[in-house]
Amino acid sequence: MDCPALWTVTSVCRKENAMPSTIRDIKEVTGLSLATISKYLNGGNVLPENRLLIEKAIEELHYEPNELARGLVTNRTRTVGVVVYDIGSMFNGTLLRHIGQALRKEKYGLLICDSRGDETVEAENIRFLINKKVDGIIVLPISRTAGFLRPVSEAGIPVVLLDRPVEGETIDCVRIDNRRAAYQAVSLLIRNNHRRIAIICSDEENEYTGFERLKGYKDAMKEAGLPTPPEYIRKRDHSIEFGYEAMKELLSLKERPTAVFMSNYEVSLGAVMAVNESDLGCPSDISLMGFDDLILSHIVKPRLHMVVQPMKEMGEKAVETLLLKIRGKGSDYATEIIMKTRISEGDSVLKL
Amino acid sequence: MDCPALWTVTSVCRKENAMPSTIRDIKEVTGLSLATISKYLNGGNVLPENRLLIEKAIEELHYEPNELARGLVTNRTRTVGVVVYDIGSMFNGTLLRHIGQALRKEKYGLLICDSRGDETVEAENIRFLINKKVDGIIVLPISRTAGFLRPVSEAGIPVVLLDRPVEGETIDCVRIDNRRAAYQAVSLLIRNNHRRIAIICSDEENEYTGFERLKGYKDAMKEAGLPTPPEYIRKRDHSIEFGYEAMKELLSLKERPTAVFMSNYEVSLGAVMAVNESDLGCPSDISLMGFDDLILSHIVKPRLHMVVQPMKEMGEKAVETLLLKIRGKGSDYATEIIMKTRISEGDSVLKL
DNA sequence: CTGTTAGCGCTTTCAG
DNA sequence: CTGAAAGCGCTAACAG
Repeated sequence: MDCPALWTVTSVCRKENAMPSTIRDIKEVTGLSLATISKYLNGGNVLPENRLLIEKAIEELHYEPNELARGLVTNRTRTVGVVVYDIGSMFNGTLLRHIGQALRKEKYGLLICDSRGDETVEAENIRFLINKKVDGIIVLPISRTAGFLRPVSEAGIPVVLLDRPVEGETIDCVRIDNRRAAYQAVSLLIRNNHRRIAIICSDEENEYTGFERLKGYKDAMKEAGLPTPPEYIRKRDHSIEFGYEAMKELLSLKERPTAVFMSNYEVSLGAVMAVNESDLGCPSDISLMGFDDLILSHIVKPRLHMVVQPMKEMGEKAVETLLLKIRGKGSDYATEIIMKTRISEGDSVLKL
Repeated sequence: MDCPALWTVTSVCRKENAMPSTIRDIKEVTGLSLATISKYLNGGNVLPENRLLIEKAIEELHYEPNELARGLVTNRTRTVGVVVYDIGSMFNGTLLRHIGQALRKEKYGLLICDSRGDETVEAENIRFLINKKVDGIIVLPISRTAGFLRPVSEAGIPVVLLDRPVEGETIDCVRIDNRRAAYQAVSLLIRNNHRRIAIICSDEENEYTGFERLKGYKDAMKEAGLPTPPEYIRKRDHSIEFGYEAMKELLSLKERPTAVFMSNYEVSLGAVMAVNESDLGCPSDISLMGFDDLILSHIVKPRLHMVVQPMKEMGEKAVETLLLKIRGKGSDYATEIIMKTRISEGDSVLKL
C-alpha cells in the first residue's frame, strides 16, 4: 500500500500476557463456593464477612467478570447496538452522542455499526449485532423496506427505528414529520412573497426523508397556487456534491428562483458553497432555507434560516422506547413518535 | 421527561419469540456429530454429501453461530474496538469511517465507544471493550498518560493509538508530526511577509496536539525573529465557542494580527464565524490558516488555507498495524508511524 | 473424515 | 445464606 509515512520511530517494549483471573480463582482464595461469589457479583445478599473476603480477592486478582460467559448463560448483555447509515455525517454523529449519553445513564453499553450508505452492509450489521447478542437495536436505516430486519424479529430482539421508518412492517420509530416540516419551511418563503421557489432534495425513489420533504414542498406550493416546474425540483442524492451542482444549475436558469429550499444537511452545505462562489448575494439575490442546524448556521454569512430537529430529544426518546421494550414494559403495539420541528430564523430570507 | 412529542400513532403488532437454533439442532436434523458441524462452520473439510446436508439444515433452521459461545472457547471474537474522544466531531467520524472500511475488508467487526471528552468514560470504555473480549483496540485518547491502558496490557490485548500518543509507556501510534505541521503552516504565513501572527489552540496542559502545534508556531516565529506576545497566543479548549471568542478578541486588539493560525478544526470553525460576523474582510484585513479539511474549506468564502492530514491513510495504517499485532506478526518493539501532512492552499492568505 | 469427550466462565436451580 | 451440580453453545483435542 502506498502510504505517506514520513519516518518511523521504534523502541523496545515488553510483551506480557497474563491470563485473566476467573470466578474460580476467587473460589480458591476465599474458600467460598461459586454460587456465593456469583450471587455477590449480581448484587445478592452475602454475609458481611464473606462480602469482605470476596472484595479483597477481587481487588488482589484484578478480577473482571467475563461478559461473554455471562451473556452465554443469561442471554442478555446489557448492551444495545446502533446501526447508522453514515458515521461520517454530523447528523448521525450528533444523534449517536445523545444516544450514548442516554444509555450510559442506564448503565447500558453501546455498540455502533456504520452501514456506509450500503444496504448490504446494513443487513450485515444487523446480523453482526444479533450474533453479539445485544439486548436491543436502534436503527437509522437506509433500506426503505423492512426485509433486512427479519433476522431481528426472528431472534426476538427489540428494535426501534430512528429518523426514518421502513415499509412492510410496523416497527417502533422516532422521527419528525418530514412532510410537515418542509411544508412549514416553504410556507415561510411564500409568506415572504416568494413565488419562484426551488427545492434541492435527495432522490425520491430511494430516500424516505427526501420523498416526504418534496411532498411538503409541493403541498405548500399547490396551496398557494404556485407553479413547480421540473427545473425547480432538483433531486438526486444526499451529498454535498449534488447540493453544489444543483445550486449552480438553479442560479444559471433564465428564470432564476428567488428562493431555494435545501432539504437536508449535506445538500445545504453544498448549495451554500455554490452561492458563495457565485457573484450573487444572499439574501439580496437569492433567499435560502436550510435543514438541520449542525454548525452550518453559525459559520455561514448571512446566518441561515433552517428547519431544526430536536436531536437530543430524538436520541433520548429512542433509547427510552427501546429500554422499555427490553425490560418487557413496552406496549403490545408499535409506536411512532413524531417529534416537533421548528424553524430557526436567520437573515437568509428576503421579504419581497 | 419533557419531550416535544407532537403526536403518537399506534398500531398492533405481533410478538414472536423463537429461540435461536443451535449447532445441536443441526446435529439432530443431519445426524452428524457436533465436531463435524463445527469443523464445517470453521472452514474445515467434510464430505460433500455431509456438507450439503449441513448447508440445508442451516438454511432451514436459520442457524447462526452464537458468537458469545464461540468467543468464550476460542478467546477471540474477530472484533476490534475503537475508543474515540468525541463521536460528534467530524474528525473522529471521518477516521471511524475509514477504520470501519479497512476492517470490513479483513472481515473484522467493529465496536465503537465514545468517551465524550471525559477521561473517566474513556477508562470505562477500555474496560467495556476488554470485557467484550475484542481482539484489539484502537484508541484516539484524551488522557495524556498511559495509565488508563493498564488493563489492556494486563489482558494482553494489542493496542494502537491514533492521532495522539500517550506518556508513560511506549505504545504503537499512528499520527502526524503536529509540531512540524504547525511550523510549516506558520512559515507559509511568514513567507508571505506577515509579522504579526497569532495562534488559537487548545490548552497546552491537557491536550497533546495543542501543545505540539503551539511549539511549532513558536519554532517558526523564533526562527524568523518575530515576537510572540502573550495576547497573540490564545489557548483554552478544543471548541467552536473558544475559536469564536478568541478570534473576537484578536480582532479587537489595538495591534491586530495580520494573520491567525487556527490550529484545529473546531477552533477554525469558530474563528471563521467570528471573522464573518465582523466588518473585516479575509484576506484583505486578516489572513487565515486553518487545520483539518472537513468540508470547512469548501463552504467558507474565501477558500481557506489549511493543514490537511491524510485521514484515510491514517485510519488504514492503524488497522493494518493492529491486525499485524493481533495475528502475532507484529514487531517486538513499539512503532510510531508519522504520516505526512500537506498545506492545501486557498485564498485566505494575503501576500503583504 | 468423523465422533466422543471435556471444558471455556459464568449463572441458576435446588437442597441443605 | 451457602454449596453442589447442571448446563448456556461452541470448539478442541483425541481416538477411531
